[in-house]
Amino acid sequence: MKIASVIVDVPAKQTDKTFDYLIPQRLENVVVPGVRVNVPFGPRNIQGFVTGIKTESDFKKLKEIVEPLDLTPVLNKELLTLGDWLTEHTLCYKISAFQVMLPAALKAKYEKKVILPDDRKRNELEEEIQTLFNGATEIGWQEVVDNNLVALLKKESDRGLVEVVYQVKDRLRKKRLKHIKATLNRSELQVEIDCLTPQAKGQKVVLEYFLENHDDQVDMRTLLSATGASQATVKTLVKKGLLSEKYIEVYRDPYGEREFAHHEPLPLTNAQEQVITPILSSIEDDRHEVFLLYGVTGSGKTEIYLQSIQRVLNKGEEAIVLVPEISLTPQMVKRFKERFGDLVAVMHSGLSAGEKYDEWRKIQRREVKVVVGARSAIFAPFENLGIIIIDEEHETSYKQEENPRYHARDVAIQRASTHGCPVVLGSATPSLESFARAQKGVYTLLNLPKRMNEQPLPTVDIVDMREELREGNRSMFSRNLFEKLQDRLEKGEQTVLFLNKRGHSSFVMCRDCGFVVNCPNCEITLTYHRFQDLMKCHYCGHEEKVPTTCPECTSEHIRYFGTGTQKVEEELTKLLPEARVIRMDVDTTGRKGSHEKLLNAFQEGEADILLGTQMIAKGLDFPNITLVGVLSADTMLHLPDFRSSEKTFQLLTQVSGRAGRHELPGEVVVQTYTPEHYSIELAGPQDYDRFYNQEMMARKVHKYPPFYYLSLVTVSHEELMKAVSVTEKITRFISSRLSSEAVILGPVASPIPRIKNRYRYQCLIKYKKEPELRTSLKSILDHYQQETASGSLQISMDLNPYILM
DNA sequence: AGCACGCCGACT
DNA sequence: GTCGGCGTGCTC
Repeated sequence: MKIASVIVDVPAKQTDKTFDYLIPQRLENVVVPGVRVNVPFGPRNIQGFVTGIKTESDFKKLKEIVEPLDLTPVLNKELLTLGDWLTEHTLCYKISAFQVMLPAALKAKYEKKVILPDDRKRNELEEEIQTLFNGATEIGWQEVVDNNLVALLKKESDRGLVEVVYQVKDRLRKKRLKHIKATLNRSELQVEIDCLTPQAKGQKVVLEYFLENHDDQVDMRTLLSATGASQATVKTLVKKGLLSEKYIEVYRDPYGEREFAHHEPLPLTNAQEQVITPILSSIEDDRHEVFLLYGVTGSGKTEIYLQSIQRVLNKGEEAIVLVPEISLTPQMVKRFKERFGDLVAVMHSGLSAGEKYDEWRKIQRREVKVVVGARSAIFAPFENLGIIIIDEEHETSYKQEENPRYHARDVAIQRASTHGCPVVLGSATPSLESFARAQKGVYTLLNLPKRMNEQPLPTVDIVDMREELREGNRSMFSRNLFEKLQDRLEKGEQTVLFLNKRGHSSFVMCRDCGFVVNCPNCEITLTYHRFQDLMKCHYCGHEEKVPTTCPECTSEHIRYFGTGTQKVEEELTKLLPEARVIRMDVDTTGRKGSHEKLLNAFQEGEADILLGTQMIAKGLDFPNITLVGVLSADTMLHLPDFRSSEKTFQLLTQVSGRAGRHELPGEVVVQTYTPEHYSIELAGPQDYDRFYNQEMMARKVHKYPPFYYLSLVTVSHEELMKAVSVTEKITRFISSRLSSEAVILGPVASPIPRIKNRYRYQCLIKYKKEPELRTSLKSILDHYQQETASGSLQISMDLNPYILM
């Protein structure tokens, strides 16, 4: 008797263990570790993952597996083990770990229905229930609830007239296209064509098409567009038996309509040769090693990636390339597709659930060898990984900010060590953590200090905006920047203007008393949206109208303030009416593909100025950009986050890298109210080493990473007192279990003290070595299990948090 | 997470 | 005496 151990789809403490099920004889060869199954669980049926097969169980009354949901496992052995690792390292449930490794399309959808097991007994039903069914044999459970008939239905169910059933469904199906084929041979076809009545023109064209392309089967869409016939015409021919139709599984290919010219490897420079040699030897020896590829923008890191991957492919192995979501641009994808063609799968959030699922299936079916994708691509189900590359290693988007709170870099290193293959972390501004590890020799440091074309770095002017104000310039453009803007316009060169992300940009303030409108639920400043003339909360979506008078002092001088991209755009058109501006922010790039369209337009020279947020800081590589302006470098610097200096430095460096990448020299203007800050000062000459030393000193003094590890516990509750008292208890408990070396900060209100009407308190633990910490944190979760399950209390734990707000 | 079971207050 | 409130505990 075969028994399956199953992790069921119930994310809760009590169910975070395997449940045993009998495997029916007929399913013995299908139900293997890694397949999803439909199992009875209590009164309902739910999805589960088979994690192991055994022959005995401690449990007496085992139920049988209802049906498998896969014919081949969706998780291989390595990923099953990786799931355990994830659970352990992020304190998440097993089921969440498995689900995060798979495309969302594979997540189960549950349907609760009521059916009539015996249609003939329909008349015996109570009148109201009969009306509800209204002739149908099944109805959704929700309808019963909506009509307040649950109690009545229960009676009918006890009488055996109706039955409540639970269905487990995949969220999505494979896409299938109708394909048409001729059933007759050529001469027979010809006969049929001749027999057609003269008015059957459409049929004639279709048949002639098959006469020409006889052996092919063709999908409906192509056939219709090739012949100009209608669907009805084809259907008639199928009915006549002259054609046959069948469904063939196809991939939704987001890049399917594009042609990619093949590109050969480029010759490497000496510097590149030196850097790639140790990577290649690690590949050859199947040796796990982590490389930190530290190379300035434009130093040719991508070519290193491409040629390393080529070596991996030559060995018959596979590669994962992680790229931050925002730089996963078509340009980036193109470089990989041009080199490796159809062997590349692309995964990013712009794809629909179906497209993601299809890309994933290409990997699962061994049809591709390289995956280029954002964070979650790290779980690509390859079996012979030969290399993992993480580009822009310092990017915070590699950290998932919801459960399971994993960092793709950690997962990469974990996977690479089981596969015995190298990890390459690439960046022009490495995270302090990684650079420190390289300094210590944990990672191997590879250096590409020069730009490929020996282009000098752009000159950077740092403009003190306080000075501008003192001189009477109240505009958002300094005189320096404005002059340069005009100059570029005259020369027909392009400018990129960079503004920090929205939310910090535009808010409503009373000019008389300084009152700022906050969200009633979240206590953060409401963002003003000019387009709808509304104020919105960034966190909970709360909206309200702009007050006409100040609620504090009744002054009428209350209006929006600060600089959003829209406002900059307005001022630009006022000051430089002849300038053509493209604005890129969340509002203008919301729709799929609009991001690309705007960039293309800019590349084609359809605009002089590209104005945008974060998203334009990366990957832009257009020859005609000779000026980059950063409108306010401070916004990021003053965020309540110990990494804000690092982020500011990285951002400024990154943005400066956009200028003058080709023949024309570049200039950068950075506007700031704190020009003396080292992260701004050193970003100008792109002096990473000095920045690193300065910032390391600060981190050491304040006991932050990389000198200390962090863990963050956040408690939220609708009642302030409850949130505080629980956080206090937790803090006391943790400190009793820590060594004297550790530091615990808190309880304090979270930087955002209230979200969606819940008060948030937190404590932050700084430590060097606390082997017992994870166990302690787990026991806290256990202790509050009941209260968290009911939803009144929320406790989130982040081992190694990236956002401390 | 659901869902059943079970033990206390306000109704026919 | 019963309906129904939601606290408690189980699901292979």
